[in-house]
Amino acid sequence: MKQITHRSNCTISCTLDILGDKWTLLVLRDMIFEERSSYREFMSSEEGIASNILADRLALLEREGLVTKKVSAANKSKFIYTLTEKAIPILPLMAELVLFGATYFDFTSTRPPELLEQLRKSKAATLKKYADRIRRRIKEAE
Amino acid sequence: MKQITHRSNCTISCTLDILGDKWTLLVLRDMIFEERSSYREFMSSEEGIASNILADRLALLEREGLVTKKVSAANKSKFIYTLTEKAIPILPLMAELVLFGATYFDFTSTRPPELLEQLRKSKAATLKKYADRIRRRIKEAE
DNA sequence: CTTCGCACTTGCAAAATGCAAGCACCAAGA
DNA sequence: TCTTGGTGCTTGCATTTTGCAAGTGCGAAG
Repeated sequence: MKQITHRSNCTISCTLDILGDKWTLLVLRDMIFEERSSYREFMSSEEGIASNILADRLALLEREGLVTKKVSAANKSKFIYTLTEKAIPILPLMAELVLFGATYFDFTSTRPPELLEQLRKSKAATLKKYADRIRRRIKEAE
Repeated sequence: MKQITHRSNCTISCTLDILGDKWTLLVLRDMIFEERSSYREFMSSEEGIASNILADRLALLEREGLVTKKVSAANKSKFIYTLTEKAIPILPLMAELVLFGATYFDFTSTRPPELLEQLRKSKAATLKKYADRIRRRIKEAE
């Protein structure tokens, strides 16, 4: 896995040192909005991430403490990736990615489809809903 | 300049196709929070962007309509890069990058130093302040 | 008419990404 | 027990992107 080097002590720069690439936030998107949790599920996203890149990014997210990896109770050859409490502050950032993209581009869509409308109607309520869902999954995984 | 290909029609994915790298948002940061406007000024940021990468990213931002490039009135061998109205929706995203980084990392700092405190006190007022500043500069550049 | 500042461009090395194939492990069925 | 299939990767190699240092062109200043 690539070693993270912080180019400066600027808050924005440090954040980009972790999240500033084309794939990491897409994996987090799938975990947050689609409750995906396995390697296979991440691989199946339509953007088509390469398997070695996915392995690299999952390891990075785990090392950063944003995600935990556990053997599935039902199938010992399967791993379950779960978001951590530390990942919850990513939600407002993710929301702004959606809102920016929706104003900047035509013909894009969100998943779930109602996400954009919900964010525009009440950002706080929408963020709370997804935060609650993450916390519920953390408890279920324990 | 690299050609942008949209990997899917997902709003988040499309946004990352433009902004998802380690340098583009740093250039925008310098324009937004430090009112930098020239190649030299962008080069002088402490993260140390390579000159060819900077040229590439400025061309991309210009092509995307987020930035305009004009010859300086005072010096014909100098160019002035100015944010456009289209770039203003990036402000909330930039704010969340700051807020995430500030909770995630210790020992980071913002420029201006009071930015974090202002965002925490009143996000809306802070965003308005910077939006107004961008609009003022657009008018000045005309 | 020369030197300087400014905005790049170029050539080449290094690193990251993309792609296809292969591997190790567990589970389930014959 | 042997095989087949699901799952989560790893590996090797080609391509693309990035990083670095040096060079270029052009208007301004002396």
